[in-house]
Amino acid sequence: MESRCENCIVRQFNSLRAMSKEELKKVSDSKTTKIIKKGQPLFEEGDKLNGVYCVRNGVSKLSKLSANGKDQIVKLASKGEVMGQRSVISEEVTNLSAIAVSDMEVCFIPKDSITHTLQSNPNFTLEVLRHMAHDLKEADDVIVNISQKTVKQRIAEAFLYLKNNFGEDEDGFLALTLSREDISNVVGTATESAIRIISEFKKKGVIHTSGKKIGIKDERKLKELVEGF
Amino acid sequence: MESRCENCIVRQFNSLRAMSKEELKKVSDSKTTKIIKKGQPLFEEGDKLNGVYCVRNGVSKLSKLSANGKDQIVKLASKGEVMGQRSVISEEVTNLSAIAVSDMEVCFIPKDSITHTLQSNPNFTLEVLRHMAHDLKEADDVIVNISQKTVKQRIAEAFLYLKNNFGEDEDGFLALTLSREDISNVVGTATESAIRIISEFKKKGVIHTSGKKIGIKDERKLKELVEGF
DNA sequence: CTGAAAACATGACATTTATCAGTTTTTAAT
DNA sequence: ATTAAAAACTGATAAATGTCATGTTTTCAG
Repeated sequence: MESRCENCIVRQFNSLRAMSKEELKKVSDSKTTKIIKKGQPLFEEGDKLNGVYCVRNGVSKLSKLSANGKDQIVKLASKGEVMGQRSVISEEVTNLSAIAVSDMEVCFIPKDSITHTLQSNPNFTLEVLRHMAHDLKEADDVIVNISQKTVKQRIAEAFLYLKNNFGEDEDGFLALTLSREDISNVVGTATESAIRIISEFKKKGVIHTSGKKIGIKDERKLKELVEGF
Repeated sequence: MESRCENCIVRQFNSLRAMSKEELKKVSDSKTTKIIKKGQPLFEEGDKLNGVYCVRNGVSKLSKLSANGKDQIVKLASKGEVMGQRSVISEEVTNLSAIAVSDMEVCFIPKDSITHTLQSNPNFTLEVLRHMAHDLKEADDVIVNISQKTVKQRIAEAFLYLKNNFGEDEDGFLALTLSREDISNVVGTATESAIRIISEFKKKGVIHTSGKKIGIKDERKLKELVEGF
């Protein structure tokens, strides 16, 4: 198993690429690799994080519990993404839970290896800043979508998002399979409503399903649905 | 009129406090002060920003236009807050419009004075990063609120937010007066729905109004309304 | 393989929210 | 002060979404 950050491809995708050789060596020496089974938590809302998690494989949902007991999924993090940075940077407990939605392999990087570099290597800090700026922009988009689009539009959009970001398997199903409940938590609706709309899409022939797997049959139509037709 | 950043109180509240004397001097020499009348834009979605705006006085709404022609207000920026940083950091056009909701006095700081410091002073970069981490956390909260709370709850919450962040005038009205349309764009609902709920609150005696001004009469009740009673 | 639990699905109905079509009030310019 | 335009407001109605109840299918441990 690949075990040095210096050689890890994942690093290409995240802020760690802005670290110097020596800084990276220190990170690599202090990191630990963990296997997380589907359904298991990496951390939970309110936890004090002593480091960040770098995803090597698999996907995690980042969610926040609302007052009425429903989870809202705020982001799906996959290969190359770093989780928990916000908590480490602001030195607060985390406001999100991270739960694996597929089997995962992640590296845990203790916060000391990070904070020192944050204070001394402006390139690294700037790189982290750029990532966070991107996340913030996406969060703004989510706010607009949730408040201005119908559930039907948001579900159609979610399917396109899943295809674009996680691809399809050999049989034409979305490679990342989410439960109906997770789907409803992504778009911010009741599970029954999500199921109903999925059935409707199936009847219309824009998607096909097999168990909980979903495949896109008519992408053009799906795009129209996002626009509200 | 106070015109040196070095002496500007506003700086206390934002990332500029992490700049060195010399860096700040450069910023101060290159900045320009602008007066923006209520209703006027500072910048619009899609603009390429050549700098950031530091708010000395007044309030601006940061909003994004949705496909169906409605604005969604994502944030209200007031004294001490810096607008446009995300666009400057990621070197993209801005995804938000900034329009004054009260008369404003802002300083425009050309991007060159900022980017150099971002690349060389990690304390400054880290400070900006901390602010952005905070904004991102707030954005997550907004997502959860919009998707899980009713319009009534969100409007009650908005009033409490306005009181806590902008205070009240001598007559007990919220110091920041927003139009009904702006209120509806903050909570993400139709203007008529917002008006209806405001009338309902008035009938119940939790608020009182005078023209477009709104005053909180029963804060405890309002807090209950946020919780869904 | 089997049975219990979890997830999925659907119908009936209630509730929330948006939309449309107007009226009244406020604002601001002359 | 007058008046046109903008904003606030209200009612009626339609559409979207949530909730509850219940049946069916899938999953998975033993």
